Amino acid sequence: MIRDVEDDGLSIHQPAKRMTRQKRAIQKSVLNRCDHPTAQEIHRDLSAESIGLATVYRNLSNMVRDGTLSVVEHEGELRYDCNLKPHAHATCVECGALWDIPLPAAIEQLHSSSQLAAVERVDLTLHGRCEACR
Amino acid sequence: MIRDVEDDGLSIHQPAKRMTRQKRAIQKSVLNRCDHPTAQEIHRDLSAESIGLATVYRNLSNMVRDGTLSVVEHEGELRYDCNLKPHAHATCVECGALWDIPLPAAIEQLHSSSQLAAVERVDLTLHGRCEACR
DNA sequence: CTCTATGCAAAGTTTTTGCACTCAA
DNA sequence: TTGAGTGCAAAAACTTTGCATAGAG
Repeated sequence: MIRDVEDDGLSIHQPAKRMTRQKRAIQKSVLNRCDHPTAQEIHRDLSAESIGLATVYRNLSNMVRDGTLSVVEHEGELRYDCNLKPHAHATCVECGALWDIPLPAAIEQLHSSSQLAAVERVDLTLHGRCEACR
Repeated sequence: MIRDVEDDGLSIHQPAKRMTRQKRAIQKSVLNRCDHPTAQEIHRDLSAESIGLATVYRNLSNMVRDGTLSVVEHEGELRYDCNLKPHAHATCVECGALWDIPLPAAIEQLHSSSQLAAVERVDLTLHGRCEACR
């Protein structure tokens, strides 16, 4: 069955959404973490709930598609980030830690030299050694 | 057999390097392209030379380790880039094209708020739609 | 002649997908 | 009741690795 999305007037149609035990647990887990977990880490975190790994992957992908969650590509893995505001990342090359840092307005200057018609997203990661590892 | 690296006085030891037909072909191929090929694309490019895929992966990794080549992680793939100077990237979300753009000095401002003891590398990619795809 | 580099195939990782079944609405 | 969501296992996609052998120095 296809129906209108309830909270907008546009003619965008999509399948109705159902809330499940699994979806609730995954959302709660990922939205409560301030680190940048992978799908596998979320799955491990929920090991007591017996949820299939594919279900975790599917739900996280859906959240990204719906704009509820953002993703970062880091060392060949997809890491999820509940910070939806524009921001940059910093990572320690020694211990692998990854955290959010502010994204300066100076980035706007780049847009003109990018040869892109419009910039939709900025991915910025600083690599170095953190204080603890130095 | 272990010997000193010839052009430095430090006590860094490493295996002697040998030049091979395969290595020569791979280096020539990757250093002559201004796009950002994957290992598989380089391998395809050299299909006439009958070089094993693992050899291509190994040689490209070695070049990165030796500082002869740089890598970018893009959409879950490793893409090689013969531009060794600091620079940023722009990519089209429609056609997937990826190209180099200048990295402004303004990025330096970020270092202070990064919580890193020292910034070794900056990864910056702008995502948008290119002129051709708009 | 020695030992690095290669070829091939197998294995490893992360993520996606097909299909029958479950259960939310 | 019904089809969106799930579980499981297989597949896919990219990269690495083990081991016997070729060939550069």
